[in-house]
Amino acid sequence: MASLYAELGRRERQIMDVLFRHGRASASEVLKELPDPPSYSSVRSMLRLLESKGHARHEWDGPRHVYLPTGRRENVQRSAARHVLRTFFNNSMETAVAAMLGASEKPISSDEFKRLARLVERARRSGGRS
Amino acid sequence: MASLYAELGRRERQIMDVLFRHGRASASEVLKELPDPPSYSSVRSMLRLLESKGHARHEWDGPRHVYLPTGRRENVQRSAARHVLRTFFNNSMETAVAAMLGASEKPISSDEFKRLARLVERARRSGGRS
DNA sequence: CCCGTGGTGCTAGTGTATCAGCACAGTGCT
DNA sequence: AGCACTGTGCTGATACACTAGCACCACGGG
Repeated sequence: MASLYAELGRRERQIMDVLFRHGRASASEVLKELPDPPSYSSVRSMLRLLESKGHARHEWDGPRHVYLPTGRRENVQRSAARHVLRTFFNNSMETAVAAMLGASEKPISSDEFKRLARLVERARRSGGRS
Repeated sequence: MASLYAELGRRERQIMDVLFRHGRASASEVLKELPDPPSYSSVRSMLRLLESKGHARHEWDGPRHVYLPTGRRENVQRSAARHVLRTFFNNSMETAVAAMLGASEKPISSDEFKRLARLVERARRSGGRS
């Protein structure tokens, strides 16, 4: 459960990424977003494999399957954050946030900044816990 | 060059993670940190493979090899941040930071908080760029 | 009705990431 | 010198991630 990702292969991980981004996605939707795209059939196989491993589940959307990640979103986010923080930023929130500021695709709205500042402030007061 | 990680296999990625965490590491150091550890020999093979693919390079530390990631640290950090932000946090800095606050291993020092707040403030003033 | 489209389950093949063995080199110690 | 230890370079085997094909089903339109 720890890292979730450590045990996945290349394609498996790419697919899980798409699932997380979308929340829920059908096989063809997943295919559209895959780099170096394989065959439609392969994608379905992978999805079924991921399901059998317990990383995804599927529901019915009308006539077709839509797949969803199994992990609770909040847990996955925390686990991902922790991993990145440890691996690339030496557990330094500061450098991590700096990198994110530089990596964000769109300029950040002033509204977002406000909430961000408030968030940090609130965390500071409560002594290091969110 | 984009994601760097998308094209790596499971073990390859695990090893690269260790390299990034440590900055530089010998084969045996890498081995120590691998989950479900393989043989020493395998690790060396993987390292050489990664080198041939251009993801790592090696130097001599006295009698032995030490491996280093090739990518410029700053670029890798940004790329990782961007990926996580997109995949798990829907490009929302706010939720990302919140998750990091909750995921940090040690409580954050008040000093760190100060620098964090200042960082955000500075970014806000300069209009969304670090 | 009959066909084209787009879905599913299953099964088998393939490539390559992953693994481990073997032979040799350098160093330190007794 | 001879041995133990810890490295390296290479090479072959294996497992499993990954791929693709086939057969069937449901639907809608001409």
